[in-house]
Amino acid sequence: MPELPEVETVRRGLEPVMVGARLVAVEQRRPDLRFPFPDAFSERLAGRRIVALGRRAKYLVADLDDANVLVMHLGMSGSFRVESGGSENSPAPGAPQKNTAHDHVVFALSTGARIIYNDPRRFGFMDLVPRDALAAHPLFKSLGLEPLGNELDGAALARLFAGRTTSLKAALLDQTLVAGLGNIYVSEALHRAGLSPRRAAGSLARKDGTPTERAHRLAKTIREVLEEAVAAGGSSLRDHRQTNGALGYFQHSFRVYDRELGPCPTPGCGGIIRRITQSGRSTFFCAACQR
DNA sequence: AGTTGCACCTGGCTGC
DNA sequence: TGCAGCCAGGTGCAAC
Repeated sequence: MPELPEVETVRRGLEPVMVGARLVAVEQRRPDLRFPFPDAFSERLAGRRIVALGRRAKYLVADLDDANVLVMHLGMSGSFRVESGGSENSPAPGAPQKNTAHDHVVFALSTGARIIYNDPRRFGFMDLVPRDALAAHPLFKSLGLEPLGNELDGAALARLFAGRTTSLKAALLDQTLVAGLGNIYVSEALHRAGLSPRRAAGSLARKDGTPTERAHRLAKTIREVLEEAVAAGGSSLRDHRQTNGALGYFQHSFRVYDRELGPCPTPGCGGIIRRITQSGRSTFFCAACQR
């Protein structure tokens, strides 16, 4: 399900529920997701207060009051839902009926709320690490630029992509370069920038490593599409929802993703959206206006 | 070192 | 209705 905008939407949904609350009990219903849970996972969490809930790339990072952090990744199909313990126990309009078949972790909070992690495909995972060891964590140490941070601009893209023969599509999916884009938003950002997903990533840098006009354009559209998607509450395809059950609505703003054979939305273009496969994943683009 | 393809897992949809 | 085949928002890892 989740690329950066969906993870950020989840973070914003969980933050007011989790931060300041204490974990009364954590029920871990299976030994592993994509990876085994850390030893004594539930026991180490029980009694801890959640001090902050942050995000790095597609990871959620919950700061605990014992100087550890709970790291959570949603994989392809992970989601959280909140069951309020308060008197007004009403889910958002349109909230889905509960599918509890793949509820793997249940966090019971001191406020009475429960947060349930559901993940049919189990590509997600959780880990518990000392906060000061997070940057050196195997899954964090090689993460690339945070695309909504200040570091991402044309110069940074050119520096990262210089000399690379791989496609722009593959380079943008590489989390060690820019961390947070996934299959949807790469297609969307490239279309907005008018760049072919098949173009060599290295072509965004001049010989001396300085950024081309295209590099500046791409940096701008990456930021734009992610910001717009976050503002829309992410995209709801298949089962992804916000933590209160509400649907995100950015999928209605997709210009190319999942729009094979549809008209190119670029004014005056007249092209047709095509679907191709790159590194085993679908890419959607318009060959007429994306060069 | 950079690049590519496979593997992990379940469920939903399509077409026979 | 049943079932095989394909596809899905991610990413670690082996192999070239």
